[in-house]
Amino acid sequence: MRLATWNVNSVTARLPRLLDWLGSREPDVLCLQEIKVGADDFPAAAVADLGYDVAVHGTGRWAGVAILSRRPIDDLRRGLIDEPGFLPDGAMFEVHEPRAIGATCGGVRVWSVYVPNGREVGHPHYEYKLRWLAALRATVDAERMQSRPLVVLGDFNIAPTDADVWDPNVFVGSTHVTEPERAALADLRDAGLTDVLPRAQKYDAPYTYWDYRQLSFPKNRGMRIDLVYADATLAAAVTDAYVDREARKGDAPSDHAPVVVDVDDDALQ
DNA sequence: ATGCCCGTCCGTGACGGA
Repeated sequence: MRLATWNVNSVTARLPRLLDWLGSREPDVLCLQEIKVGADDFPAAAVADLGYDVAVHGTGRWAGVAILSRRPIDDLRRGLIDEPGFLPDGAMFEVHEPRAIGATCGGVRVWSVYVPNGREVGHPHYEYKLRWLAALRATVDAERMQSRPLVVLGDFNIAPTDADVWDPNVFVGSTHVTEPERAALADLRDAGLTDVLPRAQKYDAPYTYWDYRQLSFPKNRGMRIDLVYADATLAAAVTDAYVDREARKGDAPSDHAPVVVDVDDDALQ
């Protein structure tokens, strides 16, 4: 079974590349983030032509997550358990953003997550990020009681260690590398999940994101923020994991590359 | 070469992204 996660930065803008990628890599399950469309505008027919069923949690302009699966999708859940909302500047009510969707695909419990960015340390969005991560931990705890194997894939917007950013000095005082954010990842590992580390390819560090600006990709000024957190059953069944850097090349790429994880089905039984 | 931000919106700049 091949699992993958990809922040596509608009499924509309990325559709030709997405379809090419599905055709060539043929994942069984693909978690998408930042689809930036509502469910009605998701190109479900186009991916159905390639054999994929789709579950969408999206509201339009911002964020949005989805799961594409060639295996049957069951027990769909949109949003986390006790999910916090965010109060935008000047708004009167909290907004529940579409950032998490869970489904059982061919017997594997899969979550596609897009963790809030945080913007700046101390910003309300940063506090929201930490609350959201606590709700993710609680959701994982609740689901592990009844569903395994279980795996959370997505854009976590956290670099787990200093080795996961191209220059730690550049990120001092920034979001994505702070102790509370990394502690939230440690919490997920305490909950029984393992960070499935992609193997190194061209470079030692398997980055998944490179800014569009300033030749970041050719210079490999990247970050590893797209993660695969697997429970013990699934982690033990992993036969390969890598970042598909090819998908970051050429015309009109996302600023993120997909992470691909191959799993031995027999080891899941 | 992988090449010097991109995507969205009743929108032509502001905002979010990380």
